[in-house]
Amino acid sequence: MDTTSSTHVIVESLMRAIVDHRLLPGTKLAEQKLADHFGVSRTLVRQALFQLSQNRLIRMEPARGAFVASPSVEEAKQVFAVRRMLEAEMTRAFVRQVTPAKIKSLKAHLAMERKAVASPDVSGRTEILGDFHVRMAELMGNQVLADMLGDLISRCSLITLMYQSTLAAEHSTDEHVEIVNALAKRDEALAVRLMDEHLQHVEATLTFDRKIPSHDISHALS
Amino acid sequence: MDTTSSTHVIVESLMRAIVDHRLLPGTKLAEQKLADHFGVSRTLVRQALFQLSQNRLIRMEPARGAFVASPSVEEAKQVFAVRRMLEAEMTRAFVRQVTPAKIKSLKAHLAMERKAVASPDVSGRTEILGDFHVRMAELMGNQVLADMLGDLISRCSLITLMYQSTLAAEHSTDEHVEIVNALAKRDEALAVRLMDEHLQHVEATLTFDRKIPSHDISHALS
DNA sequence: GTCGACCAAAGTGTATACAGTTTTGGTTTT
DNA sequence: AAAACCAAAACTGTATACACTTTGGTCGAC
Repeated sequence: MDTTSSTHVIVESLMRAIVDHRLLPGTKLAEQKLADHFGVSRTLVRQALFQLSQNRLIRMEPARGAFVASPSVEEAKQVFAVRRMLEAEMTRAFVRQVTPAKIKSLKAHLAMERKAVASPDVSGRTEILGDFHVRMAELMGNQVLADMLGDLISRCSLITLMYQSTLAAEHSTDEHVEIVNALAKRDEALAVRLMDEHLQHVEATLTFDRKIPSHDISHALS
Repeated sequence: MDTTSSTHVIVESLMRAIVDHRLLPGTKLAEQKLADHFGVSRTLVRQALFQLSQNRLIRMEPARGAFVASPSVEEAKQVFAVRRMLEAEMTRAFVRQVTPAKIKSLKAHLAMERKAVASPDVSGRTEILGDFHVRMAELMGNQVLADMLGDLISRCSLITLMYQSTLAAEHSTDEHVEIVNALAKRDEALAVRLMDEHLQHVEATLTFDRKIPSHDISHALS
């Protein structure tokens, strides 16, 4: 991926703004305003919006424009169900091919998590916590799996930011620690169970009962 | 999804052409030629190509253009590994919530498969065989899962069409029948094992040793 | 005869123009 | 006062224009 391309810059910028909920679900993303903001033509903005719509971070309505997605409770549950399926088997497979180096790499990540959880940067924290799961996929050497989990997790981010009660991040890290311990002991059944419970806990912290106001584009992108 | 939009028509047309291997891996997809063929401007063609590149059916090289993807053996194995993970758990979950109506629906699909396998339409057959797995996901009421499997399977189609030895389709249907029987008996362990073996068989029929010529666009799109 | 420089043809990347649609705000009508 | 209507503004969808890059081939130097 060409990380210097203008389109990619716009995608990243909007994605961060959405996942950090500086742009709230339902906010309209008018092409010309974004074009002005980024100093490019509508062409590039349209490409970026198109890409984001395929990631389900925004939805596009014909002739009406693009809006930050508002995942339904139903969709949130489906996304978590898929994650549980995928990650249960991933954990199983991980135990079978675990090495000391991989455990070390995961423990390094846990150290980062501890730092992130201690800091006040909410969106950075959410990102790091999600990366734990992507890191596992990468350590298995399966980039397809890692990409797919990355997609699911970015959808989860939007969902958790819509619905998550603000506590519970420390809890996640604690559970990650337990999972890594089980992996290190090569206790397949335990690791799988812990992972499944972990994802159920994350899902359970969602409240599913708020409603959210819309927002101004220029201000949100600072 | 707006199935009447011009872009979507182009995406569908190219996707079929690629999955049916009328457009072979490596073929260059020049924007102006496609625009002329479909009678639209390059704008819409570019949108379609972008979308296909996100599905990994084509790859885009900066300033060089779009080419039909040539999935590597490595990538093929990763895609199948993810499918095995996802579908193992999906099968497990399916057994737990199976109903006579769902079994009936799957059996109806098997009837279609028998017809398709008997016919000489290779690409239609491949599509129907893949749909068996998507149908299972849909019957579980999880659209996210169904979409994700659909994506994986379209990538598999490209891979199998690159690498698959031509027999083995009847074998797939037979295995689908066995899987449905296990589901009907609610034999979780058996169903999961059969599904896993089935996917391993499909993967095993890939030969991984051919090379393939390129082709002319206009002719391939007939 | 081969290698490298140069030039034209083709192709991609981005901006702009224009047509058709939706939204908005005020005016009229009930 | 509320609802219906209509015109202007704003916006999206598509086509076109233009600059820059790659490609393929020719010509000249060695």
